[in-house]
Amino acid sequence: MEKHLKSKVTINRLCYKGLDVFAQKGYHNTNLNDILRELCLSKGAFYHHFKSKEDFFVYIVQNLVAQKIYALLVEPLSTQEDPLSAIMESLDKALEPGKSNELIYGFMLGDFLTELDGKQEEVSASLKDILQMWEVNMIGTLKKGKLDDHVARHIDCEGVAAYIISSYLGMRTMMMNHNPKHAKYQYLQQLRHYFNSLRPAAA
Amino acid sequence: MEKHLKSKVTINRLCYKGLDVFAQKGYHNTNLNDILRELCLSKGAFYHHFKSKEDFFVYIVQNLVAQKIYALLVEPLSTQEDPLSAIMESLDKALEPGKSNELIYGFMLGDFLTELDGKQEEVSASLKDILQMWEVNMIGTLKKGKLDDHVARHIDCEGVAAYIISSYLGMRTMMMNHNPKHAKYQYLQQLRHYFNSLRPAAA
DNA sequence: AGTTAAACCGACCGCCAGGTCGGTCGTATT
DNA sequence: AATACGACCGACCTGGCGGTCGGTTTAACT
Repeated sequence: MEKHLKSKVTINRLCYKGLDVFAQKGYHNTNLNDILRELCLSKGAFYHHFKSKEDFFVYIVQNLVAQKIYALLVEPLSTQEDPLSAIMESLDKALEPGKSNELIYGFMLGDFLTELDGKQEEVSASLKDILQMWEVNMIGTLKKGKLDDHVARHIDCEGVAAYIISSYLGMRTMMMNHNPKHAKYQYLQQLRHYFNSLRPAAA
Repeated sequence: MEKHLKSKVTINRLCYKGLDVFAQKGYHNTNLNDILRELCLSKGAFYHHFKSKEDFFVYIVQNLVAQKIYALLVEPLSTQEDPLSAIMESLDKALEPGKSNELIYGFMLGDFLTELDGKQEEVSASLKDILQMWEVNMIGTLKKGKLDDHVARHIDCEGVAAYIISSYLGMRTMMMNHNPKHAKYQYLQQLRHYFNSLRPAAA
């Protein structure tokens, strides 16, 4: 195999496994040795590609997580006329319990923020960036929805976006205590109620 | 000072400081030495009262956190006729940014669940217990509200409770990125919209 | 074939934080 | 006064994990 290709393969293997383990065990509970053993790689291999554990984590967040969030939760916002439907649909898809990995991207955002706050500035900054990207886009979509009369004029788009994101982040935490499929159904159902209160009164 | 009294004082000092630091830095980022230095206590003092760091944390959760959650978020549920008003008021008070500590109890519940999942079974179990206590009580209150026509008949009380708690947990995470006072206002505002959609249609 | 530099190996280092333990001090009991 | 015991001290131990580094393999180029 070509060298630079092999390199990319190794980096990819490290990142996907890393994402998996980080999401399961949290940042501090994760140790590199476990990851490396599972991949049959050595310390040397790791430190050849990444300069530290923190660097590794940031790389994963800025690439895998950011991309996934964008693809699942940001980009779909502008595919429909009605922003509320678009949001609903994107959340529905994002919560699809298909591949185990996908379930994870929500967690990373919320839960690591506390674990990493204070120390590891750079790391939590990269997580906050993603959240903010999502939020800003959602606000924009909602504002546009106002103009098209899909959203009531009097509502506070910033507040709505923050609220939706909050409920999404918190919901993923709650899902650990309940049946995921049922929790998803419940969540979307309530979100639907909430959304109804944001629509313009039927003319 | 009497001996057993002095003992209690020391334990109390440890716990309150511990709660403070754990909430700020997370479980793994917190080291006992820092806590002990700030309190001018020794390793020996600590291990005389607690058998391990984990034991210490569980003790804090089961005492301080559980009590606070109960006093702030569970007990107030049954003080009013209308459950939705009661919930709203309890959340309002719980989010009061008065003492810095109070802001914290929300975090502990949600964010540590991920950090501690997998390992530290006992710890996360104690956190889950508290969440469940809250949830069960809220469901009960909502069901009672149905009978008194404060809540629409068709709504799913379990779903509503899970949704409210989710949004609360997620909201505390979001508060780290925004102005807390403003975030609180936004949050309660949106919750009010949501609650309106749960009330019986005006007869 | 010879050379170069990448990808990779794995033994080793050093720090740090949880936990131990023998000892001291102060208070209660006789 | 003597004894006992609980509260506390702090030097020390220890294991785990992030990180290092000299060496080895292997692909690419001449």
